[in-house]
Amino acid sequence: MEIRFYNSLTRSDDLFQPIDGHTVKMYSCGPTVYDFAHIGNFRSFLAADLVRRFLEAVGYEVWHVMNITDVGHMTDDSSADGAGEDKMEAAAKRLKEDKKSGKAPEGCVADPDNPYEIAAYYRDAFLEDGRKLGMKVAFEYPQRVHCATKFIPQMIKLIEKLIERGHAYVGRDGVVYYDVKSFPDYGRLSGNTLDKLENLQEGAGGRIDASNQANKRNPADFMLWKADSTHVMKWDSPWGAGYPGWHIECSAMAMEALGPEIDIHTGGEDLIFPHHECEIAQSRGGSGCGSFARFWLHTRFLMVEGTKMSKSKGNFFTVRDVLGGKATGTEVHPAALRYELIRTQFGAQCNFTMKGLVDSANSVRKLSEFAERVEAEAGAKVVEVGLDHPVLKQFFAALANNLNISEALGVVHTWISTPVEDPAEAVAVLRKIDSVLGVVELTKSAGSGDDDEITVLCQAIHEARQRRDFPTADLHRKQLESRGYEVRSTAEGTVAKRKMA
RNA sequence: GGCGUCGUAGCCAAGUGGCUAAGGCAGUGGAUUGCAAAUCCACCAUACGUGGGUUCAACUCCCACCGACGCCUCCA
Repeated sequence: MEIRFYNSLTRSDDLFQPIDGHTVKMYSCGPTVYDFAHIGNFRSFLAADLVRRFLEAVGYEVWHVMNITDVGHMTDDSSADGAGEDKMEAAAKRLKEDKKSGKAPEGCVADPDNPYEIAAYYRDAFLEDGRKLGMKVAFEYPQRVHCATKFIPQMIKLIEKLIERGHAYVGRDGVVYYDVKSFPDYGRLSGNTLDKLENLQEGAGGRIDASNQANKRNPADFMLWKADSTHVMKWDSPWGAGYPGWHIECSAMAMEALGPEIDIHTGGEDLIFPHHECEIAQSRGGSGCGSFARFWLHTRFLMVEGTKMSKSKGNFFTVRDVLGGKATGTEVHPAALRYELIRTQFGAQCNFTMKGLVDSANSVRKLSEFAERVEAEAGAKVVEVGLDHPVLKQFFAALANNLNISEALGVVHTWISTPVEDPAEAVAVLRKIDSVLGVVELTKSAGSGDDDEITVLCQAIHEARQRRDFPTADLHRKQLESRGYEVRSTAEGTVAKRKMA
């Protein structure tokens, strides 16, 4: 199978082959844990999840590593470059207020002034959200989700190596900087090449402070280590106790966990510059390799109802918001949210809408009911299917074409509405498909959630219909519907299922 | 101001110079149903952001413009 992915580095659909032929080494930039992850974050993480699931389904072994930034970075590259508030400090403030007003969950963070506690709290929340949404790296390989604070020695080692190899230097202010001039390929990914960065000072905001620039050789040089004894999160280093720059953690982690050269690197489109640009410079500068990640897969941002997601517009949703019903007014099944977030190709802007969520819920329901049906019909019969099965062939061919999920879903929808000849074969095909989509498995793990009252009402509807007492049947149906259930009556009986969105 | 991505129906999307512009979702009509839901059948872009140009021929190539999005400061 010929697999092609759009590669940001070459700006073309490149033929994919793992470097060693069988094991795909994949790294994803994960979240910074100072708040709950929002649906935009997860759109990106689930895109990576889809890539890894697809590659596994077609036979590759995938080592997928994700980082969690649990360091409270100062927002500035060095103090003079910016005036923003540290995200961790902002989180502390917010948590304190939430605690005072009783909005914070019971015992969520004992000491809001402790950044380690804040980070741990949101890290756990992120992993929980990830598990709910079927993110494989979260529920199957948590040992491959690494926190930046666990890689400080590796970062220091890499910085030392960069200095040794002439890619980094200690500035007049004692801060360790990367010397971008020492890396001619700087700018290849983003287009912000060295000749263009010469004019950095002329930038729109004029944000580069001259006094700060005096400490560096080049305005574009970025920080690797900053000594700061006042910083709460600080570690000893050859350059004084302090904290690492923002970009170094990913280079150190990818190198340690996957080696100097990896197959795929994913992240949001916002990370292209400076983060990924700097990451390439650090990794290649440290390893001396001619390449770091072969493929750069960037996910485009998610919009909500056609506009940017922002707190001020009131259309900013965390995963928890959506699942809890804050977006739609009704609780949303994680499978429906997963489907909604993966249904648009990762490189295209996706539009999150309430209608789309309902559509997604419908699709998931269709799929899970199809699964139930063929599983029941198949009974104990088990059939093996290969990727040469006509349905799977089409499904995977679509995905092999830059993960064209629209076409792949089209294949699935068409297939499940054609008569099933061999239920056991259908079970096997669906399992394979869902090993990528990961939505049917989520509907199964959640359990039915039916209580006795629902069963009683369904029985009452059935009996009322049998004696042709339709007003009573309709009344009960309305009761169930108002409680968020979909009701379906046939001659054999009435069943109610919780709506998924 | 600089760098980058992108504009095909309500939504996603195929299409990379040439038959009447794939497919899925949604929608509409019908069958079915006490009514619904589900299911099944049928229908659903003379048109590819706009305006030029190249060509026998353009959604596909070139130019300009318009618009959307991301980055240049932490950010999926």
